[in-house]
Amino acid sequence: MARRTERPAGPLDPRSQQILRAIIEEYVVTAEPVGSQTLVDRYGLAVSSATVRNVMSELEEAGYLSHPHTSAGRVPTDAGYRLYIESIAPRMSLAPVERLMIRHQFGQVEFASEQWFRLAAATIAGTTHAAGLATPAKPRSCRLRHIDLVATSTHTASLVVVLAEGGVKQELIALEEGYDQAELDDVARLLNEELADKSAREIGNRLTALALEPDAPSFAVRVTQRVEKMMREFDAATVEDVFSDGLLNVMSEPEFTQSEKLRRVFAALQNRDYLGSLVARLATAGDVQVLIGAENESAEMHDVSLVLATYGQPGRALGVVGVLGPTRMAYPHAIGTVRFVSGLMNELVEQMYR
Amino acid sequence: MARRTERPAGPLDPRSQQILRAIIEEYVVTAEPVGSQTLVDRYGLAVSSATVRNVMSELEEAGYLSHPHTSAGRVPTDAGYRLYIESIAPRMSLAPVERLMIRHQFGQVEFASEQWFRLAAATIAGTTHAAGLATPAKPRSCRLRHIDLVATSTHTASLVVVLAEGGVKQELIALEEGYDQAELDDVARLLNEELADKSAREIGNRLTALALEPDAPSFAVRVTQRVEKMMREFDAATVEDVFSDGLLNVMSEPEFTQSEKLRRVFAALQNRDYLGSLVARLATAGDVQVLIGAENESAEMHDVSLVLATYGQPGRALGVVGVLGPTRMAYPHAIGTVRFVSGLMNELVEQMYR
DNA sequence: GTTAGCACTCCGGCCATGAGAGTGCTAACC
DNA sequence: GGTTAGCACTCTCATGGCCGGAGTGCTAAC
Repeated sequence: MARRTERPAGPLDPRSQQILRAIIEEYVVTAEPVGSQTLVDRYGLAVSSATVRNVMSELEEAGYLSHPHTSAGRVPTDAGYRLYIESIAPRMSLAPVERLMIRHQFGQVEFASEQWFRLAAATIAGTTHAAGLATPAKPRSCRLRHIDLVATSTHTASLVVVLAEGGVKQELIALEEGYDQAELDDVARLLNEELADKSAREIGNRLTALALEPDAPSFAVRVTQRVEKMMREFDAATVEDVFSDGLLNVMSEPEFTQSEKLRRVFAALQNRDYLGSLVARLATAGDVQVLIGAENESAEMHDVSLVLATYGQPGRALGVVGVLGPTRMAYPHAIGTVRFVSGLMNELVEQMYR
Repeated sequence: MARRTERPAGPLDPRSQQILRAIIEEYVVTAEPVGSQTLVDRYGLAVSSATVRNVMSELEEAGYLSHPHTSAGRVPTDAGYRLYIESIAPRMSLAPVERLMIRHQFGQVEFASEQWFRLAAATIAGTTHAAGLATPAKPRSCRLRHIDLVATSTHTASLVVVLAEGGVKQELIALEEGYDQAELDDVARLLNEELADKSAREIGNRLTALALEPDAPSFAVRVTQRVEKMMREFDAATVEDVFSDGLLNVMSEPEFTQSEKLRRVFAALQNRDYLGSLVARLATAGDVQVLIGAENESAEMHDVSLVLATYGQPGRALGVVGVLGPTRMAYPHAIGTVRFVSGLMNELVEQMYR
């Protein structure tokens, strides 16, 4: 994804790259503007601080660095991070110890789908010290396998919808006429025969057909409507649920210790549609995607970065795992982690849908 | 629940009560220590500031107020809030407008159980400007209604467990020997005949019996084990899930703008056991319960207060709704809100289980 | 018992100060 | 021409003194 940088700016010479890299890596650790002297001292550069200063001011000119104020050190811009990730950063794969630890954690957990996503989010949060995100792999469209109606009182029943893809949904439904469980069973049996293995659209068609038969039993029609609605909504959502962990890690980063900004970020995350639209965009991209600060479309996200990857197969079921952190983030490590975890999730999904 | 205050301290004379009340109500609004002059000015006391000072120092002596430093105003202690709630505060019932608004919101939402709890938490958060909590009403024990096995790949199936109480659980289960869907249907049918309407304990008994029959089909046994485990865990938990909303409201209170304390509070809330143990204790109490600061047993909660109420019937299904906020909280309003919402939830549960 | 008066205390804002960090420029150097 | 030493300049941040204000606690008078 070719992002626009401040200016076209031809490729950087190796020394400038080295310095930019050093600045970013220093800044990621200290969260303080980086000065020329520090750089020379700690990164074994073969030039003097004065030269570094010259290079820095070129880099600033080119839009990769900025200056909180005169006589402060340099800070990377979004464009600086972008360049770093794209052509300077070491291509990091996760350290074997970390791989092992993560695999181990995944081995511990029950073979139960929801837990995976909680775990994925928690693992990512733990290894990156930022927030971890994970969404379940959602099949692109669903078919009905089976419904069940369970009376919970004289006036309500629980409507359970089991999908052929293995998912399950539950809602309550009102009973006007005091159906008893036996009658509910009859209705369920009838509908299961009619609707099994049908898609939301097919059930919708059936409903329009039914509308022409005025003497169809009204309760069965109502149940069918509800089922159709539940399935339609399931199909429409690109993201079924968002698990997140370690939002507090981000909260305690120095740039966020007391800011309203983060509130908005949290609020945006609650909204499934936001991640949903991202998933849609990511679906086509192959590898890990990084969205830095203002590269994010929604304004709430301008102060944070996202490192995301999808897992699953585009045609079938698709989910996302990722990291949310300050723009000042250890990108190589985050990218390595996300790549590894998404690979792991891929394996799991493959097992599940093969 | 008779909480211990700093000292036995006989009942306060009306004037002292009036002053304590004024201090608390002023402090709740301003979050600043309250001085004697302010009190006289704003609360129309018929005495001079000097007299107020005398009373204040008595109240401090009695443990109801404290002093950040000499020459600062007074701040209520936990004991002060406790006394206020117990015998001074106006018995607040929610304003009709607010009742209406809340009822309206509940009217909007689909007849779907999970949404209720999200809504309850959100509503409480919205009206109190603190964090809202809600847990689903969990039946004390469950019986199996029905299981369903859906193949999702050649090696995995989704095991769906529908409970007679209307709930539903889903997990994945591994298939070693390449069962196909027809075979899964057979297993499900068999088990449904055997296990329908049984409790976790009864299924457990059946399992120990099965252990003596070495030639029972192993997959069916494995499914039974999983079902038993799922049901047992369901029974063991007092709280199934915790919905919370508006934690960020609390975060932006002046006493928490940048504190580690809140992180710990959040972490404690994630832990279902914590609220679970509270529910168990609350189950016996009738009305709204208030836990102020250090009255909370766990140390993380020493800086916040909880206003909680259960809903549902102790014998059947029980849930909690509540407010979490700073100890400096508008208790009467919070109590009114929680009382009203828990009443509302009671109605809903009654509809559901009558 | 209440109140006016007053000394005292402590906080918080304000300002000046100085150290420190870091830049940007210039002139010398290789 | 690129690199470097040197130096003036700028800006931040921590420090300390100062002062005003808020509020108390005490005493003496009402």
